Formats: sequence, structure tokens, C-alpha cells
Amino acid sequence: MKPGCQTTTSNTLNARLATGGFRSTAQRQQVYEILQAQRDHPTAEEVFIRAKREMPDISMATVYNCLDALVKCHLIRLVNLDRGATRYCANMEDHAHFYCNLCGRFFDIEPQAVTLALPEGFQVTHTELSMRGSCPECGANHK
Amino acid sequence: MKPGCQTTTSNTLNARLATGGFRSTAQRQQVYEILQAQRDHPTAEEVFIRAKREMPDISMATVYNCLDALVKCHLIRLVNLDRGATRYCANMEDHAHFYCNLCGRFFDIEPQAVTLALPEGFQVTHTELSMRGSCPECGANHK
DNA sequence: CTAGGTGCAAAAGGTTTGCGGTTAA
DNA sequence: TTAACCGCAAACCTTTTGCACCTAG
Repeated sequence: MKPGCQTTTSNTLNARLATGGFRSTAQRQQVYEILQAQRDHPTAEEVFIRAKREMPDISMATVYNCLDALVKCHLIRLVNLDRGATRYCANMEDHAHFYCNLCGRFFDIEPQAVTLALPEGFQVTHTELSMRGSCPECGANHK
Repeated sequence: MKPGCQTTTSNTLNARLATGGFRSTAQRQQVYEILQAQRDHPTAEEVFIRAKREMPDISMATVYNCLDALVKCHLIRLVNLDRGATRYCANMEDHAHFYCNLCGRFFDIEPQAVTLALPEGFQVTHTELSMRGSCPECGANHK
């Protein structure tokens, strides 16, 4: 491993990968750093473009492989909306997603208190709450 | 229009289509009926297969066209989970979706009370809450 | 060393689009 | 009558797969 990689973040990352039975590779670190650095919920393609800046030979197949490994280790999560490409999010805190129809940006919204009468016997492992509408900026401009 | 089509449901459907600026066609009625009849959240492909039984010449392009029209009229909604194909749901009541990882079925779950600290200025037009885990049957079998 | 990961290229899904003919309003 | 819709086929975009080479553990 290159010097300078032993940050708290990469230690956590490497430990988590190991626990999940995955190897720690430069590509996985790169993909994870991209999602940590810019929390705009990029698509796989957007992650690929950003990764190429640091790692010109990386391939889309590898990006998908890395994203899948990170998802399985619970280091990132998927965000789906409508029929578009899946997006990825490194914020693992309990939160909801808000998509602005006007500017197309995604916002992380504070912890949701979801209370619903879940019939007995249903065991929930993952939850995804997404909303769409207009964000404060666009709502003001659109008046 | 064929006799027997003047049910309450199709009247509502036709009125809604008209309000949305869409024509009422046999294909749209067929697609809507399919989603009303079997509430298992089929994909576009599955809707296509079911529609073909009654309407052998219908095409995928038409199925997508119908689904889009129905979504725009708020008669059906999209259900997204992971990277798979988008699914469609004719239940417009406020509810959540639960996907069973073991049997692969989707369940409609009773009205959610979602309480979250939405920052001022966010205007929500659509909400989607989906969960995954194990359903009562599978949970019992899997023990 | 060797199982697992990488890059490449091709294939597989899923969805959209263009076009000539058809139909609801 | 005519704009909207249909079926067909091709295009498009996203994701997956197969394979030869490489590398973390």
C-alpha cells in the first residue's frame, strides 16, 4: 500500500472490506473516496468519470465491481428514482432523499421517524425513503 | 368502445385520462385493468406478457406509452428497488412497499406515518418508501 | 502461490425513438 | 379532419459477463 493511505477512513474501509471477505484494492479506495468527497449521489457513470481523473485506466466493469463490494459491506447505499440510472450515496446515517424536479439535485434529509403498522412477522433489513418536489431555491425562483 | 366497458372503473379511468390530456384507448384500459386486477407490482415486461393474452398485437412501446400516461394521470405509480426493472403499482393510497429477499414478492404495507424534520422551503409532491427483509412466511420457513 | 480483482470487449437487459399507418374526439 | 396513438424495428443507455492478465494476502 502507498504511503499516505493509512488514514482513519481508509483503515475503516479496509477493515470493513476484509470483514466482508473482500480484498482492499486501490480502485475500491478510489471509488469510496469519490463518494465520500462529493455527496451529490452520482451515477456509476459519474463515479467512473471522476475516478478516471486519478486513475485513467479504470474501467466501468471495475467501477460496478467496487460499488457492489462497497454496498455489500454496508459502506455505501443505492438510491433509485424513476427509471433513471441508479445512484450511490456514502451517507449511511438514517436519512431520506429528496430530489428537486426543477434543478435535478439530490438532498439528504435529516433522520426520518417512520412509524407504520408493519404486520407481525415482517423483518426489515433495509429502508429507502425518497421524495420529490421542489427545493427551497427553486421554489423561490419559480414563483 | 366495446359494450361492457362502461364500468365505474373505466369511467374514472377515461375521465382521468381526458383531464390529463390523453386519449382513452383500448390499450390503456387493458394496461390499467391488468394493474388493478393483480396487485403484484409487475414490471413493464410482465404487463406486456399479460396484455398479450387479451391483445396479441400489443407492443412493448405501447405498454411503456400506456404506463407513462397512467403515471402522469396519477392512476398508477412507479416502484423502484435496486438496479432491477421498474415496477408498477395501481394502489394510489398512501402506503409503503416491502420486498421479501427470500421469495421475491412485493407487499403493500399500511399507511406510513412519516415524520421528518423537512427543512423549510421543501415542497414534496411524491413520496416513495420501500423496505426489504423477510416476509412472515419466509421468515418462518427460514428458521 | 492462488483466489480474487482488473481491464477490455462483447452481450444482455431495459427503455426510448423514428416512422408509416390507424383512430379517438 | 387531424393530432394523438399504435405496432414495428432499430437505437440507446445501463449493467452484466467472459476471459486473459495481474496482485493482495
